[in-house]
Amino acid sequence: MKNTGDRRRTIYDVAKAAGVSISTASNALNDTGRTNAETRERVRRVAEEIGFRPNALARGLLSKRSHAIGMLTNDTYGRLTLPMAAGVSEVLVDHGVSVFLCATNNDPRLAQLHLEALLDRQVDGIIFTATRLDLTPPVQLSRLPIPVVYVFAEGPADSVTFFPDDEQGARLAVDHLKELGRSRILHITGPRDYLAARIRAQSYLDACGDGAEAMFGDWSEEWGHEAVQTVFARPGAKPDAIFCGSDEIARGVIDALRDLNVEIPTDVAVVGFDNWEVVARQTRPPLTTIDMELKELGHRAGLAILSLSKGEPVPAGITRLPCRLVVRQSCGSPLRSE
Amino acid sequence: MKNTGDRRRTIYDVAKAAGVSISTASNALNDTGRTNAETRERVRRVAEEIGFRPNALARGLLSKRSHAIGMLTNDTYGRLTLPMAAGVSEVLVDHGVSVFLCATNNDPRLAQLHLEALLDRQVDGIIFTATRLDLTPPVQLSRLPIPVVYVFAEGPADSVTFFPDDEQGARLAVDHLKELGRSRILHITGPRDYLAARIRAQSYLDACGDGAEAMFGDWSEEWGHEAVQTVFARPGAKPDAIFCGSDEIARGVIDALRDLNVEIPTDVAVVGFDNWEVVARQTRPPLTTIDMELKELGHRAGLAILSLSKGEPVPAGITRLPCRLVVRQSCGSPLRSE
DNA sequence: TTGAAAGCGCTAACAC
DNA sequence: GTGTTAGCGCTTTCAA
Repeated sequence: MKNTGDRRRTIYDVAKAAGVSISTASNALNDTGRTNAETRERVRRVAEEIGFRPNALARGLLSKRSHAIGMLTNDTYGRLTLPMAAGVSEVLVDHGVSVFLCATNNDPRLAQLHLEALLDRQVDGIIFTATRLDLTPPVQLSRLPIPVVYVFAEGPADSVTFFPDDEQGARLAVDHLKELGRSRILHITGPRDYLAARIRAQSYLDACGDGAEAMFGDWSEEWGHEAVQTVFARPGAKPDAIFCGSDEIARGVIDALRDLNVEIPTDVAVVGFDNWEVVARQTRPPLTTIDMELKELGHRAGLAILSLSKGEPVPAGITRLPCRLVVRQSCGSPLRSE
Repeated sequence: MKNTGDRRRTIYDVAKAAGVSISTASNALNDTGRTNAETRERVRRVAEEIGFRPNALARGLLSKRSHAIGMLTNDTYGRLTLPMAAGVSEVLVDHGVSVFLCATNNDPRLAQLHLEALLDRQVDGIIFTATRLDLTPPVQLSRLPIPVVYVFAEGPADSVTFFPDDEQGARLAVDHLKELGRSRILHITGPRDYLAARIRAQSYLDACGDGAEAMFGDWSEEWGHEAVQTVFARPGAKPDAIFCGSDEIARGVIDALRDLNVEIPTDVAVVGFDNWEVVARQTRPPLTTIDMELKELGHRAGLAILSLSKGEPVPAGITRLPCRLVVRQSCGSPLRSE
């Protein structure tokens, strides 16, 4: 007879139905202590039959581990945080860990509220995510009784932090363009006060050397458009490739180039950054770009917080996960003559 | 002396420090029972001082209410679910309710896993969200011991369900175009097997009557582009307005019109659907479109699940929340002569 | 191998 | 008004 819905089954029900004590039932279900194989089977079968599910609250109260973690995010649900959150959740669900999602909207009061709620719920750890480096963290995370993992955000010096490897990602883009025979590569990117923008730009400058130029602006299509107009209006040699700091910028760049009757990729090759499919697949031609492997980032962060919460050691410091080049048609084929 | 980090403070610590019993402490902190105003103040001050925070697990175990809910989503973290989730979280955090985010990736095994985890955690309710009507629900949600609210998804007949009012939204778009003097309005939208697409199309057909034409395709920019090419290549009268089923489609439409040297909005006015800012603000001209008020949808769903979990009645059935017209420049001004 | 009993941190009767 | 006590559902000594 299944649970008829009147009340949740407890371990007491299991014990009674199996004709054992509750401690035996507990041992049988959890493979703890010494239990006769036969009784164990019987208890388990009964538990299954009556639809017993252990109460996670009671368990957590006793074990002081809730098997839940919190994700505190700054981001107004952008495309960065959420593929990542999916990665976190995906890797943790198989370990019986659930994820509280807390959007702070960059509001310190909200952040504090969420943080307290998480602590009250005895979460085993917190993953903090931001889209940009905020000079004043929204909330004091450093002296918490539980581990914290940072993603896309800088924690204290000795904390566990994950970032995409912006430097390697930018190099991937530049190298790809060079292999295709491009030599006058321009970089159009986002605001200078974004760490990611600065790192990518520096990597680009290091790779391209003399004559390289990085133009900082917004993370917008409009800025990409505007930058191209500026560059093509002024005298001097024109670039034969443009490496963009985001796919949105790349989209603006591509549109502006078309307006100028510059052919892509024949005259100018374009590379983006993000692999935001809804943009990158829809440009004409489709955009070659850099994927930050957000899901993998989420996996790693999830595993890290899991280990930390078990007291296992995790290497501190910033781990930068490699980006991946996604080749579409905006750079032309490596086999072209020029 | 603050909590020195060795151990979490319990109500027992508070009681001892305040020189009262734990029940008095509990009463003082929760404003239950009769408590002398002076003792109450003292207890509270002490609690504050030693950094006491009640253990939500213990509370939940006793009260059988965890003050947590689960959000089960089908969506691979699209732009629909997440602004909504932000709305849910935003409205619930002030009521002390936290949100578990569970992405099922449309995988029944994952959905089942998440559902069981939520039940084990004694969540007070579940919000189920999907981006499209799946004929076979990923998991049996109907006979749960806790309330379920559906958003963007159809539950059983008597369930509490929220949708944006697609019919009204479409009418808003068409009416706006008509007021601007447009008479040959075309509709380009997504796949016919999306309920939302069908409803919007029907609303459009009802409003436009004879000669109205709804073209079904994908939710993609490409389809918008292609549809426009088809329409402008064939003989007969051309539309003077296009109402698109999504902003992405609208973007493709706008690009195709520009390729054809059709002026927007002078020759053809364009309206989108979604108000997905990253698209709608970046089209040239910026897109007039329909906002589904996703955050408000989240608020309402959050409040509904809150009421239900308290046993308060909530009107069953489908509630459709009004959409909002967002006017940008793709339709021209109402004051134009023609 | 199994069971009785204590207790995780808290709230709610019910005495006092 | 305040304290004592039982108990939420579970795990875990420790005796039997």
